Amino acid sequence: MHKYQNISSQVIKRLPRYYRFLGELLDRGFTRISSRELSTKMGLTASQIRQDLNCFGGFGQQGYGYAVKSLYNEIGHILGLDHSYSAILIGAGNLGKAVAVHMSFEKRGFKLIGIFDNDKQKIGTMIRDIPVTDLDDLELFCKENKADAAILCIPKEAAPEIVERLHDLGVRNYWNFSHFDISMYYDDIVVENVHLNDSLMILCYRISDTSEATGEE
Amino acid sequence: MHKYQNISSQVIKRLPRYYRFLGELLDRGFTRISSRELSTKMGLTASQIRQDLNCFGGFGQQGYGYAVKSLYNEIGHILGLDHSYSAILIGAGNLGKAVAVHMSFEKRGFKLIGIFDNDKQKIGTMIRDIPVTDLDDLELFCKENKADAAILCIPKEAAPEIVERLHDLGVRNYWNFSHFDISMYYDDIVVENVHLNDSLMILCYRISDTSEATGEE
DNA sequence: TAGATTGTTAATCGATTAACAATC
DNA sequence: TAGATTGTTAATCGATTAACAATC
Repeated sequence: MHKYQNISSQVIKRLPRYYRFLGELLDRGFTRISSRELSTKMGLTASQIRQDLNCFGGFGQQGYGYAVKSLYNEIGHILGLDHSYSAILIGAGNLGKAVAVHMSFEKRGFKLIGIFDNDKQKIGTMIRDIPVTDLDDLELFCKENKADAAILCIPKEAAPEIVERLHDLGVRNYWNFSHFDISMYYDDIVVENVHLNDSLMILCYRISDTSEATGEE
Repeated sequence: MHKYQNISSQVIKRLPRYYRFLGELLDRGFTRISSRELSTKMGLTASQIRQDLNCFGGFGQQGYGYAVKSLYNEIGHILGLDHSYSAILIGAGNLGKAVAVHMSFEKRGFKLIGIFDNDKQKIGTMIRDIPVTDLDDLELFCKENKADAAILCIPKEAAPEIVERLHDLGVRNYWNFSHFDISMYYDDIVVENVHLNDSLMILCYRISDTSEATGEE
């Protein structure tokens, strides 16, 4: 649908946050907002907001600012949330289950169509309204149902083999919760990583770094 | 303990990944590695690796490279993983439970000491070896047990009040899975966000952006 | 010693901020 | 029209890359 050229990944990472803030403004009944007001609410510069938005088009109006509702919709459209990419979840452990139950896939451009695990005990149980299927039947399933994306909630050790199978099946987009560095092995894929361990370690660093100020040297 | 000045957040974000790769090399029996070799393995430039490490000290040796084990330990130390910060989890829903069960807190500088929820059904149940406690008893608990950090797995709407209570109790460090922007309201705290919705939307953008190449304009 | 590779300074590149003319 | 605020160009700032002298 769209196709914006050379948008830096820093801009892209800010888009969901704009979307979130605008959604909140919308809920609170705002109809217009200037880049200046938004910048103070979000802790950014007005300049950055205008630069960011102008990567995708001129959504504002001089002397007025931005119409909250239409800007919200525009950003949703830029993000591609009006898609309905089919996604399969691999790994129905604690994390996989939480992701399946917790996320509103439909609001984010996805539809969860299958859940796989190799634990015989789990196979056949339901998560939301989706049965957990034997991982052995992955190929079978993917021949009947095209999977646009795979969500990987699997241990690092299991990842290489599973990703190879998925790649062979034509899956090119991954939401990766495992600590396997997929993108190092394939160059024709899109990967968005969620590295919880990394995130926790960064918190640890920041705590260690600030607690000094208040004490022991 | 440490206290490195003016380390850019981009460098900090790369540290856990260095740590991960070095750990893997260690497992595979490597004893030394040059910035050059590491750079090809990680998809970075050798220059960047050397620059990054030299923010914290000179861990290498000219003509030799880096000793894998000692560099691994150094980075662990820089990250502060040898700490044992006490953490409490707020919210024992799907996500909170998964985080509690899934993470190896001890390896990341933390120790989970309490889990709280306001759902009467959950109170008293055990997650790992920790009982779910009534959120009403948060103040009581925190007076007897110092909480260095809080993990927020709560709905956005519940967040403002809970964070206020935590802040009153002296909790200054947050691992935030909620979509409430804590850092906008307090300036004496450390927040590490995990925004799963944002991450999923970024994946959606990237898919939308690449799938054009292969089709519909 | 010769070869390799670091630590570090200098050059380049990209992203953020500032400024202002265009225009609603 | 006057005031406000955008879109966009120019200036600044910071991060990455290149280069090379120091040194193991």
